[in-house]
Amino acid sequence: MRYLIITEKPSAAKNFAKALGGQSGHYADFDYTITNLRGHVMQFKEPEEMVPADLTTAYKSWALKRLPWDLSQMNWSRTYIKGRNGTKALLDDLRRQARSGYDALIIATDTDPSGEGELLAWEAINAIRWSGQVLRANFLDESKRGIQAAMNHLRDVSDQWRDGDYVKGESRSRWDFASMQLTRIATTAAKKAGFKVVAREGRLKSVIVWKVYDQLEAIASYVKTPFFEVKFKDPAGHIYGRKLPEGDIVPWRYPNKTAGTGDLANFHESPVVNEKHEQKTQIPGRLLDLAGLAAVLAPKGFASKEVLTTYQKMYEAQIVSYPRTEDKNVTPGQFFELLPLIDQIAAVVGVDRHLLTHREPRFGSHVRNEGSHGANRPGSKIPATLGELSKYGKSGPAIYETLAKNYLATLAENYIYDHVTANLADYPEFVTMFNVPVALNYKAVYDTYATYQTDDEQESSPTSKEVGPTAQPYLAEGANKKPTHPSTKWIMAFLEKHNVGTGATRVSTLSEMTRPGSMMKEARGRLTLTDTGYVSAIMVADTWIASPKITKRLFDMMHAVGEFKMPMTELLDSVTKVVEHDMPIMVANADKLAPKLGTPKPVAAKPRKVVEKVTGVWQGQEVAFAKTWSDHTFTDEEIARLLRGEEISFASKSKRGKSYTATGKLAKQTFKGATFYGFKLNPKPRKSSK
DNA sequence: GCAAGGTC
Repeated sequence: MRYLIITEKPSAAKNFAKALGGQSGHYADFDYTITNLRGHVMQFKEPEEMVPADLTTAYKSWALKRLPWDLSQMNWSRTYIKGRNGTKALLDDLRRQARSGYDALIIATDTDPSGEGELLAWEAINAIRWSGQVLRANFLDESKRGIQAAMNHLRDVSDQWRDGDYVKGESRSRWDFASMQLTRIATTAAKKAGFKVVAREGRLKSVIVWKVYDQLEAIASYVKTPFFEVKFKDPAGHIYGRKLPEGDIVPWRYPNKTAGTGDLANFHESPVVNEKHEQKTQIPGRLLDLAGLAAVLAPKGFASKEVLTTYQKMYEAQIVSYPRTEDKNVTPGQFFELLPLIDQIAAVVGVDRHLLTHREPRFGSHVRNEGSHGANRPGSKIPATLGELSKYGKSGPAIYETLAKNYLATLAENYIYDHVTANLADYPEFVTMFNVPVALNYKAVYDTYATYQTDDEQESSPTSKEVGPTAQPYLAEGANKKPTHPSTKWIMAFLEKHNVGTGATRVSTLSEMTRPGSMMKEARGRLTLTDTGYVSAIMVADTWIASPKITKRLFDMMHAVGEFKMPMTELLDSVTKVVEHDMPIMVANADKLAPKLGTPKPVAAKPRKVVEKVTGVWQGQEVAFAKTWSDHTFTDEEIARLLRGEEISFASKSKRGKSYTATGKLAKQTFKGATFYGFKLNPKPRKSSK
C-alpha cells in the first residue's frame, strides 16, 4: 500500500518525518510520503457567487429588504485563497502528487474538538477532486510515540459526509460565514441614521466591542459612594475587620463620617488573641500561551500585532516554540528536551541558576502526557544576549525574557509563606489575615500568577509578622469599587472564560480590531473605542450576536451535528434565527446613535471639478470634450488633429507615477451608462502568438 | 464593505 500523509503545516510535517524515519519511506505495512498544507487552503466564494444567477443582485446587496438570506439557496462552494500567501500552487502540487499512484490519502492534520483539522483537510481533498480512499490518523501529540500510535490506528473516513468531525467543522464555518449578514444590517441601518462606517458584527468582534463599550459606560456612570466603618489596627499596622455579610445590606457600614464616628464610640482598645500560623505553599502558575504573553507585554507598550509578528519570526529562527498552540503544559518529552538548556537560558535572562532546583517534571500541573506543540516556551536555539533579539522586532527581547522566566519559574521550588490569622479578645468577629513570605523560590524567578490577575487582585504583604499585643479602633473610609479600565489582559480573560474564539484567533482578532482605522485603540494595554467602535457597539446593544452565549450554543449544536444527532440544516437555521431576532433591534438601535454620539457631521459633497471643454466638429457632428486628459492639457494643434480623427501622442504619467507615452484618438465612449466624447488611449498591443 | 478559523 502507498499512502500520502497530509499534515496541517510544515512544522507538523517535520515532526512526522522524525517519527516515521524520513519524509518518505516505509512504516508498518505501507509506503508513505509526507506532505503538508498551510492551514486552510480554500475559502468560501462571495455570497453572490454561491447562488443561482437570478439571485446575484439580491446577494450582493446590503439593503435590509434583501435580508435575511435563505441559506438553502447557497451552494457553499469554495475557491483558492488569493494574494501573497495564495494556495493555488500548493494545491496544484498536491493534485499532481496525489495522482502519482497512491492507494489512499491520510488526513494527519491537528486533532481539534471543533473539527477544524478535518475541515481544512477536506478543503484540499475536494479541491484536488480526489475520490479514492481517505484515512484519518488522530494523534494526541507530535512526539514519536504519539505519531506512530496514530499511524497504527487509521480509520476509514472516505465518505466525508459520514465523517462527523468534518461535518462539525463545516457547520461552524458556514454558520460564521452566514453571520456576515449582521454586519450588512448594522452597517446599512447605521448609514440610514447618518453614520457611514462598516459596523463589523461577528460573534467574536461584536462580543469584544460590546464588552469594552459596556465597561466604558460603567466607568462613565460610576458614582463614588463612600462608606465608613469601624476597624482596628495594631502597632505593626495589621488591620482587623469584619467579614461582609451575604446580601447588599451591611449594617455596620455608614454612609457618612458623622454616623461612623458615632459608632466608633461603641468600641475600645482590645487585646489580640488566637494568633495562628500556618505554613502554606504555592506551585508556580501555568505556562503561557500567546494571549497570555500578549497580555503581559501590552502594558510595556508592545501592541499585540507587534508581539504576533515578532514571535513568528523568532519561531522561524527556532528561538521560541510553535506560536499558535492552545497547550498550557508540556509533554515529558518536551520537558527533557529543554532541560539541558535551562542553565544557559537562565544566564541569558539573568536568572540565578541556583534557584532552579526542581529539575523533575511537575506532573499533572505543568507536565502532562497530552498536547501537541506544547505551551509557548524557549526553543532549541538560545540567543547569546537578549539585546540581539531586537533584530526580530522591538518586542523581541521582552518576549524572550517573559517566556523564558515564566518557564524557568516552573523549575524553581514552590513559594512558601506563613499564613497568619488572629482576632480580637473583646470583639471576636474582628479578624486579621495576612501572608508573610518564608521563601520566595519560584517568585524570585518570575511571579507567574501576576499574568492573569488584575492589579487590584495582587496582595501586598505586610512587613512585620508580629501581631498585637493590642489593637485600637479607628474609623476606616472605603468606597464602592470603580470598574477597571478595559485592557488587553481583561478582555483576553473574559473571552477565555466564555470560550469565545480560540487561542490563535483571540490575539489576531484583537490585533485586527486595533489596527489604524479600525474599531479600537490599544495603548500600553489600555483599550478604547474609535468612532467606528462606538457605532458598532451601540448597534449591537441587546442583540443575541453580542452575547457570549451564542458561541456556547453554536458549540453545543456543533457537538450534536458531529454525532449526527442534529442535521446541519438545523444548525444553520439558528443563524437565520439570530439574524431575524437581531435585525429589528439593530434598526431600533440606529436611533440611539445620534443621541449618544452627537449628530453626525454630514459628509461634505466633493466639489465637482469644473471640466473645461472644447467643442468642434468630429465625424460630421458637433461634439464637446474635455480639454484635459489625465495631467495633460491639449494644445490647439492637438485639438485640431483630434477633431480630424488623427492619432496623437504626448508624454504622460501613470497613476503609479511612471512616465510613458500616451497615444490615442478622440472616441465616443460610455461611463456609468452615459455617452461622452473624449480622448481614448489606443488598446494595448496584443502579444503575437507565434 | 462583510465571519471566524487555520496558517506564514
